[in-house]
Amino acid sequence: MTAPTDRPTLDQVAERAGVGRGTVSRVINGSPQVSAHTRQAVEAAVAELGYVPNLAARALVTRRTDAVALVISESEERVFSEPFFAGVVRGISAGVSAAGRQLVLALAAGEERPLERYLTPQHIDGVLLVSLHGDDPLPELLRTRGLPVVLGGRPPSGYGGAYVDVDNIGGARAGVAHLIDNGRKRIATISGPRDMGAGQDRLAGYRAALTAAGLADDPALVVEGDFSEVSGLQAMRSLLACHPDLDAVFAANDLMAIGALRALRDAGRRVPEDVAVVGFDDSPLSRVTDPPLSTVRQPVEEMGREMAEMLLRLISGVDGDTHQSAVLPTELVVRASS
Amino acid sequence: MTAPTDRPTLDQVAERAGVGRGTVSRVINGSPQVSAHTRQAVEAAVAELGYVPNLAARALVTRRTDAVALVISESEERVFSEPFFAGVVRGISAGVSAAGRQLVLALAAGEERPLERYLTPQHIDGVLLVSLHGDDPLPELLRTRGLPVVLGGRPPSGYGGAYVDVDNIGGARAGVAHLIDNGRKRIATISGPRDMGAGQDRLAGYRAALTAAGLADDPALVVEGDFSEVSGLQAMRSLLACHPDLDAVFAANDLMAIGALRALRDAGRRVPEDVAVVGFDDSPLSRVTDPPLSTVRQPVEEMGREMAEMLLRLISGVDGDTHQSAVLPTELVVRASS
DNA sequence: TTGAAAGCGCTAACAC
DNA sequence: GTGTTAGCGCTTTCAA
Repeated sequence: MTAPTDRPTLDQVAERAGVGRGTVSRVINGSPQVSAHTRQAVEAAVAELGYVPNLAARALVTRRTDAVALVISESEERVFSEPFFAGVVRGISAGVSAAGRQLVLALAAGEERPLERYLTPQHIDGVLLVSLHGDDPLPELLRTRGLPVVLGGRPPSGYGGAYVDVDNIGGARAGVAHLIDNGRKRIATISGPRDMGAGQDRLAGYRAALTAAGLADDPALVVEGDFSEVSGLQAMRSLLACHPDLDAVFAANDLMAIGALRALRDAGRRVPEDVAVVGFDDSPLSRVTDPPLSTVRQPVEEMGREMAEMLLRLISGVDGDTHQSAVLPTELVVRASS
Repeated sequence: MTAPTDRPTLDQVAERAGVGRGTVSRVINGSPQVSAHTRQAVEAAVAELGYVPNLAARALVTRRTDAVALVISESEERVFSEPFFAGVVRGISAGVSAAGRQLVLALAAGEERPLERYLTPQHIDGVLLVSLHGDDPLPELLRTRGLPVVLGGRPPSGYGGAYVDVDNIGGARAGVAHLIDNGRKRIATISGPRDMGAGQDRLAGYRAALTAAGLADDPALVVEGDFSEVSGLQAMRSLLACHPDLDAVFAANDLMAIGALRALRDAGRRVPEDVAVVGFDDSPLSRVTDPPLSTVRQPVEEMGREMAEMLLRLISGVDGDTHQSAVLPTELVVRASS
C-alpha cells in the first residue's frame, strides 16, 4: 500500500534511469528516436517506480485530452426504456476503450447549457451524438468549434458531418414485404416521429415495399406515433376504428407494436390470424409478448463500435473526409405474430 | 464562429478587467476575498470573452479532476439486458452532473487491467462501482489508493466501505408474503447467484417470509439461477419435475420469472390458477408478459442518485465517515400472475 | 484586497 | 540519440 498521493513523476523516472526527462518522455510516447539500450533502462525504471503519466499535465501541453464525450440528447424516459441506447452505449464503450481513451457520458435531458460549456476542444477530443431530434443545432455548433463529431442515426438532410446509421429503409421494406408475401393486402403502419431520421426512413421503407408490390399506398393507413407504447395503442385504435378491414400493421418500433398488440387484443382481433404485426428494434420485449413479435433487428452494438471508430479516425485525422458515413444492415426476425 | 483553438486564458481576462491573474482566479472560484467592484469587472470580462477555465491546467495544480468514474463490472450481456443498470446510470448521471462534475463511464467486462491504471487519484476524484461479484478486490484496491469509493449493492460482509443498496430482503419478503396471503402453501424460489448480495438477500427475504408464516423452509424448493431467462426456465423445469405439487414460485428477478412463466406454460400449468409467480425488478418486461408479472419494484434511479451524492460527500470530506450506507425501500407491484 | 511569482508534470523545440 | 529549456493555464502562497 503506497502512500496515496505522491506518485512518481517523470523526473524521478529520469533520475532513476540516469537519463534526461525528455528521453523518458520519448520512451513513454513510443518515439523511435531512442536507442534500444536507453529504452530498456527507462522501461525498467518505469516498472520499478510504477510510474503512470499524469494526464492533466499531458493534456495541458498537447491540448488533447484523450477523452471523447457521448451525448444522448433524449428525454429522460426514452433513453433507457429503449434497449437501443443500451446496445449503442456498449458498442461505443468497447470502441473507445479499445483505443485507450476514456468515455465521458452526458445525458442531456433538455437543459444543454452546462453541457455546452464543457464540449470544447480543451476538454474533449471529439463528440458522439445519439438520438438527435429535428434540427438540433448542437452538432453544427460543435463542428464550428473545431470538434470532430459523429452522429448516431441519419441526420436531417443538409447536415454535412459524419454519421453512422442502420438500414432503416431496408429493414422496414423487408418487414412489410414479408407481410405481403404472406398474402396481406391492407397493411397499415404506425410510423415514428417525423422529426427523426429513423421515423422518416422506416416510413419510406414501408412505402417502398407497397409500391414494389404494386399495392396502393393509402395515406389513411399511416398514423404517426412517438415510439412510445401508448402512442402505439392509440394509433392502433384509431386505425381499427377507421379501417376495420386492415389485415396487417407495421409498427416503426417494438414498443408501439406492443401497444398495437394490446389494442388488437382489446378489440378482439386475433394475431396473426386476423391481423399480422411486425415491429422494429428486436428489443427483448419482442420475445415475451403474446404472441412473440416479428421484428427487424438492427445491429446496435456494431453501430456504437463503428461510431467510436469513425470518431477516432476523424480525431487522428487519418482521413480528412469529415462527412463520411456508414449504414449497417438490418435483418427481419420472423416470429409468431406475422 | 470563433477560431476553434485559441480560447481566452486567465491572463487575457485579467488584462481585460484590468486586474491581476490571481484576482481573476479568485473570482472564478468564488473566493469571498474579493471586493464587489472588482468582482463585477472580472465577471464582465469573463462574459465578454466567453472565458471557460481550462480543466487540465486546473487539475494539474489542484490535483483534483472534478471527474468521477462509474465502473460496471458485469458481463457484456447483462449490463444492458437488465434495465436495472439503465436506471442506475441515469440516476448517477443526474447526481453527478448536478454537482457540475463529469462522469467517466467504464464498462469493465472482465479485463480490468487497463482500467486499473486509470483509476488513480490523479485521474479521478472518486469511483462508483456497480454490480460487484463475489469478493472482487477492486474496491479495496481503490481505497488503499486513497480514492473515495461507493458501491451499488450490498458488498460481501467484511468490506468496510460505503455503499447504497435497495431493500432486497424486505422486497422479497413482501413478495412471498403476498403469495402466502393468497393461500399458497408450497412456494418455491429461483434464487439469484450466491456470490452477489442481491442474490443472497432476496433468498433471505424468501426464507424470512416463510418462517414468519410458520411454513417450512424446504431446501429442495430452492434452485439457484444466474439472473438470466434461460436459467429461470431450467430452474422451473427441474422444480416442476421434482415438486409437481408446488403452487407458487418467487423468482429473484424478472428475467428468471419470465423463464419460469415459459416453463410453466410448456408444462401446461396455468398462471396464476395452478401456480402463482412473483418476480423482482419491475422491469418493463414484466408488463408485457402473459399474464403480466407481479414483481417487486426497486427505486433504481434513486439508488444511482444516492450513490452519486454519497460519493460527492466523501470527496468533499464533509463527513469523515467512509463506511456509511443507505438502503432504499422496495415495493410490491401486484399484477395478474399472483 | 490585490499583484507578483512560483511551480503543478509534462511535451516539444532546440542544441549538442 | 540525448539533455536542456521554455512554456501549456492555472492556483496559491507571499508580500504589499
